[in-house]
Amino acid sequence: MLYNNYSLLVRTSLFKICLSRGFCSTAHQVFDKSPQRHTTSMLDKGYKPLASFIQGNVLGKKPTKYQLCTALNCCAKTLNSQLGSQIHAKIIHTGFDHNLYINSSLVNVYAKCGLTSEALKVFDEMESHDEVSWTSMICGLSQNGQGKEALCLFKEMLSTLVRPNCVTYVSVISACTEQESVFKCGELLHAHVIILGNESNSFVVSCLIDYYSKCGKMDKAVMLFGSCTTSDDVVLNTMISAFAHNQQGEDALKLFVKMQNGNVYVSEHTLTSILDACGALTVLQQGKQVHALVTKMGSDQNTYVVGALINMYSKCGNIDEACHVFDQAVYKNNILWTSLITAYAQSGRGLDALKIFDHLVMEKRFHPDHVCFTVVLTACNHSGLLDKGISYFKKMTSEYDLAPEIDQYACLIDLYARKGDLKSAKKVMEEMPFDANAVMWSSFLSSCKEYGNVELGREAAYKLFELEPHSPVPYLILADIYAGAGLWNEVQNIRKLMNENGVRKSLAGWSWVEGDHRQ
DNA sequence: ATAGGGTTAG
Repeated sequence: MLYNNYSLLVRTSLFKICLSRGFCSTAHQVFDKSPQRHTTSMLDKGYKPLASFIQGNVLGKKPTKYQLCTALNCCAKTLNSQLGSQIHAKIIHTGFDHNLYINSSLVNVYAKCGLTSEALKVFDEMESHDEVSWTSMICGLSQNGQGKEALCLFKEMLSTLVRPNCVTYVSVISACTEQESVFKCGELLHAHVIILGNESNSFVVSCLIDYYSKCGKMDKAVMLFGSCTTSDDVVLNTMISAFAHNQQGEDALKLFVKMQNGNVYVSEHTLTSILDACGALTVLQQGKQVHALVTKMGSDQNTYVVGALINMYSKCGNIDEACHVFDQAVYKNNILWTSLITAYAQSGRGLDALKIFDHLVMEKRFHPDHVCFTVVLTACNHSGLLDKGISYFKKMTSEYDLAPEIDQYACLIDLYARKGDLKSAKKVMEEMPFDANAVMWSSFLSSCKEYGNVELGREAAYKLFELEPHSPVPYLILADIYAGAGLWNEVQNIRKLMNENGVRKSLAGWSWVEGDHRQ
């Protein structure tokens, strides 16, 4: 551990010296080759002076194209879009705006800062594209939640003479991972990757494992992991995280032990995922051991790790220890406050969770974000505070200027439906800017059954017949609803309809479960 | 002499 501290010190000093002497590019290399937990510290210490260095030396004088490129790269890393556009102006002024390297970097800066329309403007105005500039743009769209657009651009790229490479595939597969509407494209891309012989690239492997695990195809994720021989730490972390999030906590722990014995670098990503697994399994003893490792590695101020610790303790029923970990954290940001609120909500103390939220908001100590609202709305739902939940949802737009995302809409639909206001629930599903998915319709259908609403129940069931053609569940629930209303003829019809559509009533094998597409 | 894109964590 001493070595790590020493190394951090050396790296940071080297980094600072490079900056103060103006060796921008060398500083950059030191930064790039350091482990991530070191770079956080470097960013604090080094990149602020770097911004002024750029302002003084790149913007003021006549910079070379290499300097401009490095400077842009720094802007991308520090998410400094303001400096980025100043450099952009300088690029036009110095006539370097036809340079392929510089334009790719510029696309990257805007995309990293979330300004995809600016990035697209630069991209469209370029005279020619190579695989790097295509990939920068595709990746930018993917990282800004525009998976569909990323896929479209990828298709456009395929129609040119420029061929995608590993990096392109990593970007476009990531795009499929985060948007339900393009889930199905992932497997096709996997086939492309195999044909091109890129299946052993560790970046490609980790993002494919991530993809399969997130769309519910764990068997494929495990198969892919089994067939690769690498001991790359990111690949292992991805697999551990996949196990932890798919009710296979034991497999996650086993892999973690193997990882330690195999001398693979244990990072803060590893700690976070393994703590998730401990929480899911409610194994407090193992969780405490990992906590000891966190302390030993000096990771007890990493936001993600601290959040995972709070989560682990609260899932293991130890809310006091969860609070203690929270109190020990020096920087209390959104993620940590959200973790604490989740901890209370998970421990069946929904009202306390809301109290913390209200208190924080009143003191203006934090600005709640989307994830936080999901937690608050879920807490309301679980504690039966349905009206309160609805009012929190409305506050999202009226007081915090946050446009609700699909997760928060799902909560709102649930709140209305569980209250028995089925009409409002349906109205939200129709009017929200997302397509209602099978999970939403299923929970709506359950509420229809609970409140004996034949008409809306029928509508929801027929929607689900389309969305999940192999599942018998909506048929059975609709039959229940009809039976409850004494409509015995309709119950008979459902039986016929199931036969006609080839849906089997047997639940054996659970082959209809969403995400598992064995037929 | 010097430049550009990628994976895992709430």
